[in-house]
Amino acid sequence: MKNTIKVERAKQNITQGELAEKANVSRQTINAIELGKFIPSTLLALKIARIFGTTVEQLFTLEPHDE
Amino acid sequence: MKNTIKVERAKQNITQGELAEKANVSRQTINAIELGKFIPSTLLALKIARIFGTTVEQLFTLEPHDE
DNA sequence: TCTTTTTGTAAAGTATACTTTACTTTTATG
DNA sequence: CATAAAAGTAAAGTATACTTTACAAAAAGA
Repeated sequence: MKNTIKVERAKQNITQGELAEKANVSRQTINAIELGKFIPSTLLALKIARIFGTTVEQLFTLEPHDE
Repeated sequence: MKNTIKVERAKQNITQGELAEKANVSRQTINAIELGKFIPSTLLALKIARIFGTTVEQLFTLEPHDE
């Protein structure tokens, strides 16, 4: 699964730290998600999508091997 | 956070077991999510949304206390 | 270049998602 | 009513999301 968090951050010009604060998680959590080190919970995904004014589907996309 | 999985299952007339099979998780996982016992990963939420032909946002909604 | 900000990384700990097995209760169907 | 199917529940174990602290590397700005 891949995501476009980094791109959305660039659009809104906010740092990982700022996004983390808005989503009430640690900066390392945002960093890890952005780098694909782990997949967030649906709760966090919904929050991030809302912060960016987009949808979970636009932010996170299933890849073939996710089947 | 609440979800409408039970309603979507009713629409499509499939059991928890059938949904579990399609999503490649255990039946208990579907049951627990449906009952709000835990929040699924974004991967699983995306899979379930796709199975139902809907979106994560339509299936899972943040509640006030999720802030 | 010097300094600051941002990002990446790592390790140890905690919380929670998810599995498996198994049993009970409810709902559907003959 | 009897039987079967579906749903609910529970406990023990595993996997992984997330936190905290801390430091290094990279990027940005003066």
